[in-house]
Amino acid sequence: MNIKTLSPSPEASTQDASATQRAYLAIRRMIVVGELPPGEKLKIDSLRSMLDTGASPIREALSLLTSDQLVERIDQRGFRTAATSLENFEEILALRCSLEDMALRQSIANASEQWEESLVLSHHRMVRESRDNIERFEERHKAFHMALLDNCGSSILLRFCSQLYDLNIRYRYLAGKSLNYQKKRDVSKEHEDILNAAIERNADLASERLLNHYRQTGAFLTGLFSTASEQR
Amino acid sequence: MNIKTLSPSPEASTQDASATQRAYLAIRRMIVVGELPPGEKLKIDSLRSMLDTGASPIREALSLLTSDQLVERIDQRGFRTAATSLENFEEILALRCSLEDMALRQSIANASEQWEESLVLSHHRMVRESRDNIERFEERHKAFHMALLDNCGSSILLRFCSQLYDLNIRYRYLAGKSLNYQKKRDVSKEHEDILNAAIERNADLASERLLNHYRQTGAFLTGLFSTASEQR
DNA sequence: TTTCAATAAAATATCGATTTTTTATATATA
DNA sequence: TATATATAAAAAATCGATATTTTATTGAAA
Repeated sequence: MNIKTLSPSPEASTQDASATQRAYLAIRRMIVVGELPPGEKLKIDSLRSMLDTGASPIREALSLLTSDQLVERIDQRGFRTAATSLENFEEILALRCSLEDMALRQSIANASEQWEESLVLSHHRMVRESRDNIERFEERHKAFHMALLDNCGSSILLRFCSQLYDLNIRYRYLAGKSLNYQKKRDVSKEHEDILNAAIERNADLASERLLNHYRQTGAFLTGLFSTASEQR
Repeated sequence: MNIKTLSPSPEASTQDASATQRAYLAIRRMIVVGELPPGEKLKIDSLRSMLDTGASPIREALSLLTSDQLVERIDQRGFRTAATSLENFEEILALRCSLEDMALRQSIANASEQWEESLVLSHHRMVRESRDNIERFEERHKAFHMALLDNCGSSILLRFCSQLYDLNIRYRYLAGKSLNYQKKRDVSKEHEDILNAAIERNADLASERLLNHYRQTGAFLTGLFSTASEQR
């Protein structure tokens, strides 16, 4: 089988795409990573000069981000990055668990050899990337998790899951350095276990492992978040 | 209790909103209602003159509609209305059933007197509107269905449900006149039964009735759609 | 004929300037 | 001192023109 057809390489972005597309990806990255903090006013002009482009691409990009729920738009009053809160985080986590459970089970129900192989491949790519470049790793990490769901047969559901993933990962970045904790937990092992359960087509086990994986990180972040809020 | 605080009146739109907002609502309406058929190229210039506004508001509106999945954007190649297909319809229906089931159960779990009252009110408004102006009725119809879910406590889930509702209703409009069938089925009765089960806080019954309500219309539309496709 | 390349037309995407709206500041009034 | 009102500054929203890209057309070569 041709690897190329199995899954497109993660590159191929930002090259000669439209200014709107570039702006979209750049701003999105900045929000997810936390370079643009939650609740921050997004001034067209600042972004315009920052990304060295016109107002139209910026505005279009922000409009797109609005539906990703990473940006809030107030008519006539501009844009700002979405606020964060403990409640919001918990809402995202809970919904994510429900939807990913659903998608994973459907994926496994539709399991095929090709899907299996794409899982192994995306897992491998994630493992190989590890450690040095965190953003790059997160990209592969997402790719692996999405690959688990990719076979569910509903592109809309996938889209929702992808959105929720990004909303969630934003909180991980916000927690930032504290995440050294992650090393105590053996996350790699958890990934392997999920992968194996999926390949064995054991939906209950795979789902259980996946949700535990999320909930553990979730509980930790929740703790962080509430202590952080109390400090103010 | 003050009615005003219970639920905002459905009006208050399109007045002195921004050109973008007006364009968004107008184009969205045209797509949902079918005035802009599925798969149709959306030329900026046509829309510009049609809505008597500049290119920027149009483009922003289309960007927003992209994430509603009512419009597809092909980078550098413009926008078109989302295509329709039997598979797409069934995907929407299935996902809608899953998510609304989830939301309705949570709504009922969180049931409160105020929620109960908002249900009764939105139901009443729908019943009063009936028959003459179809678009107006559909607005109320959506309001009622969303009111059922509104108490679920997750604004993101609500948003997803709302999106799916619009995607679905589009198919109802496409089916068009054939919907006289709806009169044979006693839809009003179905609505009442759902309302009553919700008010009695019987989650299983309410959910069962709600999903049946959707699936019956769904099965009918599926039939229509497949015969229509065969004719080509 | 079919295929290809060059050109012309159309449409998208982008820019820079202008208008409108909001927000901040200063001034007057109760 | 607090409240309201007028003014100035800043920012958002919009427009019209230009640049870029895609799509359609034409004519030549295989």
